[in-house]
Amino acid sequence: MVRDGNGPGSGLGIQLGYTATQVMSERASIPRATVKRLSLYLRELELHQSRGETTVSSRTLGGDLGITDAQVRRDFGYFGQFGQPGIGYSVGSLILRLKSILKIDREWNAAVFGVGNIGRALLNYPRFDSKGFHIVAAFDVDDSIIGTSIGSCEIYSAADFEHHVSAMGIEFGILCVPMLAAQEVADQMVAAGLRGILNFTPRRIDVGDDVDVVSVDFSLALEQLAYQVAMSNEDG
Amino acid sequence: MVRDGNGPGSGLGIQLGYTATQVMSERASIPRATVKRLSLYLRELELHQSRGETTVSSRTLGGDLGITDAQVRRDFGYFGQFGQPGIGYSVGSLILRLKSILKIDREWNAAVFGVGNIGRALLNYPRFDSKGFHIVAAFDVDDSIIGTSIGSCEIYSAADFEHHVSAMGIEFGILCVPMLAAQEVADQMVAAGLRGILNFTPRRIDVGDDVDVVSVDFSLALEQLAYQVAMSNEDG
DNA sequence: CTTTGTGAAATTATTCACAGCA
DNA sequence: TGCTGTGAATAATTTCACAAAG
Repeated sequence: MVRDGNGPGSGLGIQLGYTATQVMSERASIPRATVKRLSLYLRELELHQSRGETTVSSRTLGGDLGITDAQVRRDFGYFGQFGQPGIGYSVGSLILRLKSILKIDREWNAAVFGVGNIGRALLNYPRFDSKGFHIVAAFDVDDSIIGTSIGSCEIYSAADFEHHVSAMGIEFGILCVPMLAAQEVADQMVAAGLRGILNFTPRRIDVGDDVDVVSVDFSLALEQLAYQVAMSNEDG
Repeated sequence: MVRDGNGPGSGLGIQLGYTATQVMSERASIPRATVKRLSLYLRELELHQSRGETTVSSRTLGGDLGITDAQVRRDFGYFGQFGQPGIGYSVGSLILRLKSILKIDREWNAAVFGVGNIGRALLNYPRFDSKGFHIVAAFDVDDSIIGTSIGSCEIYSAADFEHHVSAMGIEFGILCVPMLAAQEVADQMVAAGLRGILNFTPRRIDVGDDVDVVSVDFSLALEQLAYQVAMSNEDG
């Protein structure tokens, strides 16, 4: 982002310990690696909360996740001071803070695009709703299922999903169409004004800068597992 | 051994007071960050191959994935020299090499544990088979589905899966049981001698050092998406 | 005692930049 | 020209280690 150009006449004060490139925003942003862990912390903290525990230490939380206590403290340090020395962190307030950071202290409306095996499974996945992600509609091209419902969710024709997206305030699309239709449907989703796409197809999809994509590829996960297993064989 | 693709070598806290001598391992191992990209390269290369292209440059491949060409070359550099200056990389031989590295130049047998919505969807997921991951059995506790088949895959009673695991040479387990049963079933999977677990439950599972786990958590993915979308809102 | 918060160090990952080859 | 392969530089991330606080 900020590139230390070192132009011809820049004449940076090299003798100083500080680099001269602190022109950007002052609120330090949270490192990507940390953000990926925040969801894991949250999931674990809710487990502690369900067991009635009110405080937790960085060592405990780190042990749960297989990371060091220092890592946990460093991560939390990016967004303030919460812990009490000698005690640990308050489970309840940490949960609230994490939800606020992750922007899940609100509700999000989502829709499933493509009601095949995976789409159907996700429509029946109760965890989304309890996490504040409400699947309020599903879309497909198959006339034989259009008009039917899965749970409390009606399946609409893909032809007119643009109307439903705005009418229902749908912000996320969950892409479960066949691989070959992925890009085409993604284009339509973008055109309809969706802000984020959760992509379950094994295809990278191209979207503009206004839309975010997170992909879940089952085969990729299995490949990583195969590699890990094979490596453990060699090492141990 | 490695857990969840998170954190460093997740093992016990080996605390060396001093790192006086730096004993380097003979064969340099491939960085974790690189391994995670290898699957992506492979997926993209197969796309190029299906279009009849025989060579591809690091710039093209990087552009596909949104990373720099230098990154691509550095990644490939970890396991030899393949490219031809002025030309690029041979798509075919690069695919073969990546499959060999990822240990998917062979077949793996897997079984689904828990035939609910997600388990059923995965049993019908054709991509696993074409990638060399063969789901050869499914297990459940529901008497009403035991004995039936999904596709070419029979559903057996969870009670005697240990026998089937060894008889069928099953190495991977795909864990799709309800959250509360996750750890218990995982324990049984480990006891049955499985080498790897693909965990679709929203619970961290504890396994010994002999078993690897890769987790897929749909809610976690949505949370990451929510964060990204909200951040894009602020920044731009 | 335990635990947090954080500079400093260490490690890991990415990018730059260019020699050398086709 | 277009491209790879790779040292060197830079950036990002993790760990160490310890003062301060409950």
